[in-house]
Amino acid sequence: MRSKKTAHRTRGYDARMRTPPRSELPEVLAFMQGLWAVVHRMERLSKQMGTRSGVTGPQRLVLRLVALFPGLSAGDLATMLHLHPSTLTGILRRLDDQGLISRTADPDDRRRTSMRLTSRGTRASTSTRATVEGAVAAALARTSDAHRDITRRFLEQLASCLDHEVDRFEK
Amino acid sequence: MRSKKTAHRTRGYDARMRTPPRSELPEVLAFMQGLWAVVHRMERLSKQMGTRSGVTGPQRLVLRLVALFPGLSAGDLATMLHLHPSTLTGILRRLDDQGLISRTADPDDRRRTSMRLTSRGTRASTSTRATVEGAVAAALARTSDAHRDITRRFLEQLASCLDHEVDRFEK
DNA sequence: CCCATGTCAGTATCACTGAAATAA
DNA sequence: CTTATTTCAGTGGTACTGACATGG
Repeated sequence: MRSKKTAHRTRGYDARMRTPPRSELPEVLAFMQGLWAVVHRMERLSKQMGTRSGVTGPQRLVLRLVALFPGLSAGDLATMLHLHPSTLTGILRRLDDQGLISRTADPDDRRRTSMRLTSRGTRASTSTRATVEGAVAAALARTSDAHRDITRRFLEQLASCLDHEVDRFEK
Repeated sequence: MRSKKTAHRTRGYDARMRTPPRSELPEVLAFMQGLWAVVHRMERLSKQMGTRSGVTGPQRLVLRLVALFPGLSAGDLATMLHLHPSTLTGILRRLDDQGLISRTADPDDRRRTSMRLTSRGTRASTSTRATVEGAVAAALARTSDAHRDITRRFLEQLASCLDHEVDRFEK
């Protein structure tokens, strides 16, 4: 019988029990594994935030943006976050259900919905307990400005390449 | 009436129509936006891969790993990908339904399920049309080795910070 | 009439919790 | 009996397509 260090029990399962054999992987695949590792952890933390405080990662990002730019419309948010408007509908509905935002029709253009934070929403957006933002801030704090800029440029480059790959086949 | 460059029509909607006001955002938030941009584009490309070829991003990553390490078990994959075993169950079932992998009980330990690619699975794992891997390779090709290493180290740092943030509240 | 905005219905994958079945 | 491996049932959020009501 092959031995394992830790068990999988429903409570107490820890996916980080073993180091993957990264050195044996091809260059690109090793990098992708690092990328997916970040993606999965962001989703995991987002889910945990949701069960703890009722606000997930994307939801909190919307709160932060509305806090910075009061009166933002659903379309503005969709543009900023590169999301389809119908995706925002669900996110905004969940925030509205919790009483964190108020949606009012824009008087200048009554098709638009203008978002504002309620007092509860303001509290939720300023709380930094167990947030993705907190983890990013911690990681940035341990990184030099030069390295941070290099990373940011690479992420932009990667986003652009992903866009290009999508475009090549979407027509 | 405020004018917009492009319309939102069901077909032809393009989320990239406007540049978000990144320069006005606080440092950490701007970085997060870049991070979520990558995450979201990976998911978008993954979904497009699914509708085009029937294989999503995570599914294809599993195929690639099984191609490199034949006979991997579900638990091995869960460990490598930092996923809960029950998450793998769904991914493996979809790959099995499509006839891309075969699952057989490990003779040494019949609790384990040993994964192997079928011939169709091999073809799917070597195809590079519109994949996340292709986009990552393209981005890496335009980056110096030094910058690539800096980015990789930052991603590791970030993954570690995300883990730490999760741990702080999971007990 | 045409276009823009936002929502709704329907669908799919992912990722978890908690429980169960099977095997070591 | 205890532990390990995997699957299953159920839940929820994200994100899409396509259609629609409403307003400019």
